[in-house]
Amino acid sequence: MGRQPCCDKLGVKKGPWTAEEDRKLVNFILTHGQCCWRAVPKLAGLRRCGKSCRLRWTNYLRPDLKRGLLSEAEEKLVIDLHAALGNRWSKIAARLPGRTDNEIKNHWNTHIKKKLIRMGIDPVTHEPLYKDDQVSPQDQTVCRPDAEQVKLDVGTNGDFLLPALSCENSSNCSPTENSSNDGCQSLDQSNDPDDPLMRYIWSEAFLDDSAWNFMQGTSSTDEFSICGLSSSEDNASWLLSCKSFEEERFLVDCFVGDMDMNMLETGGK
DNA sequence: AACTCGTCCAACCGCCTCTTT
DNA sequence: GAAAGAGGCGGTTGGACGAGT
Repeated sequence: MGRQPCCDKLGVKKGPWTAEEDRKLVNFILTHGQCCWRAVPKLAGLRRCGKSCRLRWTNYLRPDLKRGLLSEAEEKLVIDLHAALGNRWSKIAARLPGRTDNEIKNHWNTHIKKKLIRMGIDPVTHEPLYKDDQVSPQDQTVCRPDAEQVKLDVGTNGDFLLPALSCENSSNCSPTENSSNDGCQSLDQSNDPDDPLMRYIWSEAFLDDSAWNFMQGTSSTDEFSICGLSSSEDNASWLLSCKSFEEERFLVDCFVGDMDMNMLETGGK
């Protein structure tokens, strides 16, 4: 059975995105905000499916994304959250600022899963694989997933409310401390300046004037367009106007910096 | 140098959920 | 309440790349 395709498949381009396509998408979203994804390809002049545009933006082009491997603190949080939530990657990603569900899912499948198996832990149930549970002391220091470690509160919308990963927590992870693991890089990896594509995409030459004004914070009208807000709204109201935790996190990352996300949960709504 | 194999991750597919009419 | 459509989600794939032989 299945649903109708989200777009006309005829003439729709697939495969890797080019720098030119990225430029069009970034310019469009920064100047018009995230509106109807179905309409984005047409309005932005892209021969792509709307879903493809959304995926490209959320997983790669968003300005608040971190790059590189997950830190040990992030990895531990992913394991704890997975023990509590299972394969609900978007819920897990919502608790890791700058990380996408796709990225976490990939990291789980390529790194964490194997690490847990090496530790003698079933990555699905988070129970010991073997009754004897022979785990080396070295491995035990990494993380012992335990669903009871994570206290769950249920929000008004039925979602779990879990503690957000704080910056201080993450900064405890130094390269030397993690030399025995799969690698732990500096946390401050947003839009890695060494990535030629990202450098190009976010360069002044790449973005058109209005988009660049947005990034420079000099535009009085465009700053809040990503959430469809007017610039006259004060900080409190634009936070409250956000439709989702994702939007809140995005705005905070962009404009506020290290604001404690827990405040948003307890006081924002 | 050439080939094979394994790993990584961006992107796609199809189903689910939510919203609108 | 039902139907339709759009966005969101999780599973999977396939190409790029590096390591090993």
